[in-house]
Amino acid sequence: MDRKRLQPADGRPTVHTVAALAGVSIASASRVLNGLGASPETVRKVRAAAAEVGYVPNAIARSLQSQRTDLIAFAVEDIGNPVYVEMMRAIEAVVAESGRQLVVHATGGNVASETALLRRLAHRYVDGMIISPIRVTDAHVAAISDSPAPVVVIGQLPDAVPVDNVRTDSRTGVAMAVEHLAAQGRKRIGLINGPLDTVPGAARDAGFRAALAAHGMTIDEDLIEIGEFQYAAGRAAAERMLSRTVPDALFCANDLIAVGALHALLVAGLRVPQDVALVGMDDTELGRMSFPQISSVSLGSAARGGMAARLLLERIKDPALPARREQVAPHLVIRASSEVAR
Amino acid sequence: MDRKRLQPADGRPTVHTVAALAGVSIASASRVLNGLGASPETVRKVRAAAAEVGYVPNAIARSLQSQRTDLIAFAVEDIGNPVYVEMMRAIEAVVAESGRQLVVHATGGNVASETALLRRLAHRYVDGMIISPIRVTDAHVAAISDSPAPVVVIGQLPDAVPVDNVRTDSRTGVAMAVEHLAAQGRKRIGLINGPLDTVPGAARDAGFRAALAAHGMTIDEDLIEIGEFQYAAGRAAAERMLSRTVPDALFCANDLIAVGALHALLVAGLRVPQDVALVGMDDTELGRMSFPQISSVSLGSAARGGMAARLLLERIKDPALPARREQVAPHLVIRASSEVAR
DNA sequence: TTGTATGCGTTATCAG
DNA sequence: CTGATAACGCATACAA
Repeated sequence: MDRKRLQPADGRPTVHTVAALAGVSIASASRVLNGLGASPETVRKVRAAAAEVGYVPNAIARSLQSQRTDLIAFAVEDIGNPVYVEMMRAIEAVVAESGRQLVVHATGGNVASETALLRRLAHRYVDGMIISPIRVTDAHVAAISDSPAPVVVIGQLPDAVPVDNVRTDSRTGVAMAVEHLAAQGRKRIGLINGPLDTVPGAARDAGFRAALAAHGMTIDEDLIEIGEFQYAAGRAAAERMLSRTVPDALFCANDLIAVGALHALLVAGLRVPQDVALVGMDDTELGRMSFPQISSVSLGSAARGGMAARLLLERIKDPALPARREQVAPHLVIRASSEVAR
Repeated sequence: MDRKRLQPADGRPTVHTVAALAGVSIASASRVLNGLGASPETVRKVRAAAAEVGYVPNAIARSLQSQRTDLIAFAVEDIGNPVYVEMMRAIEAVVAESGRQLVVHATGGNVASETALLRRLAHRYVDGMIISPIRVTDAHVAAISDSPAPVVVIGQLPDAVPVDNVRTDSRTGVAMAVEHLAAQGRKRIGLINGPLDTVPGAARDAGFRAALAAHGMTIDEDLIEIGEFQYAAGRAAAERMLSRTVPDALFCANDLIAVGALHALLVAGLRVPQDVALVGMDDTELGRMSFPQISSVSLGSAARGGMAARLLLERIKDPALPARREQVAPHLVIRASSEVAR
């Protein structure tokens, strides 16, 4: 009569094992194990039995029953970009506080991988997901909208998409950088950007041109370079620009690019900031680890991460909530790379 | 008589929904959905029904049945350390190749968090875990040994512990760095290390002292500093050393420390490598992003990560395998920070 | 080929 | 307070 086997195939104890050993029903065993009411004697017996066999609850089975996993996912394309590390830390803090665990998925930035992840999300493996896509394709929007589990997007999203969303205003951020450089008397301000078909790339390009115009400067296409949002690409882009012309200031679309550009400038024998002032974006630890330390426009990555996590937890608690749209204001952090000491 | 409800509480379709709509049994539906044999007509009907209701299998339920999740975990203390990023990329490649997914857990480096994670592992949420603990306490060893799911450790582990393990020989690595610096004619070689109660910290300390002795140099405690394995700590440690004495070469226990030390050296007006040659450890992209680029002892992080992932997959396939112990040899990568151009 | 019935390990319901 | 039993959603042995 061992319809309920006491020892499963892999030999690990289950509630049945514990209940049998304690001489009670599985219901009683389960109650004790979950800290619900039971007579002192029952509690004692079950506790002892559980300890004896080293019982550990099976989270899969529990999840099947409770319809939740207490797992939150953060999907990020490039785990090597320190800006995501900062977001992750902020998210982790909020998630851990709620008694859940954070799992990080590296997508490598390709759309297929990201949509596969969203599908996985549909499989109910996590209770919700925070995603910060660099490109937003129709496939993304469709996958996110259709997702049966809550998704919060960090970054720009078409207004019509009814999804919780935390954004910043990078155009204003770019304007701050240009304003600062112009105030330092810089006249020939260059831009090293990421791909224009990405959301941040497009925003920075537009912001840069608008900011220059606002200061009565004309756009010199020789002072604009485009590459990837990476160190090596930033360095190569700066080298290309320097082979044509030398700016007196450089705004880079993120800190990785800025560090690459710094390298190119120093190799070229230029002094930073005396010859060329440099400003990056994202205000990551990478910029603080450079020499000279790099001025950078903070887009509040930690704040956005924490906010996204809170939005997600709220939505998990109440799925009926209307889609919310939060905004984090940028601010400029001035360091040695853009300000000549007097 | 809807004992098997066609529409679960949350409205998402299940096999029952699909089967009912297709007019077949749930067994047939399940078979078609899993690509097993069925008559063309059945296949057609089930496929159509599944598409119509947008059926997505519930991975939790599937896992409860199959006793596996196809998830692999990588536990790491400091996601901000680029050496772990490199490991992660290598692990991810192998894991994805096997059709599984990688999840990353940030432990913050504290023992409680790591053992909690191992407990979670016991809960069967992932099929296996790769962990690279910086400190190895008895609690770790116990938790790892007791783990019912496969664990592979990247890093040193007591020989007696029967756990798959990928290690490197950092003592030899340190010796390579010292050898290189000595060959450059450096006489006063300093060490900036991490905590001595960590596995890597202890190994580097021992290796450094042995290497110096091997070159007939005496140990000058003024030339040894200890901090955390972090940028800020490395910078502070270097400043402390410089306030006492100036070495003509500096070996740093990892690249984060090395970059911090570089900062301190440059601020002090010292030239690298002319005045002070600098060598780091781990050979991360951080060292390549510095100016000058930092020479570094590679401990084969990518190789170790990939190897660990393969070991884990093999063990999942065959749990009866004896514990294996793989070794990756270190090698020195010389860059501008330690070699004066002629 | 197809359907019925059972189990995966847990929690929850509902009598007793 | 306790125990039998039904879900949770899926896969599969076995019978038809």
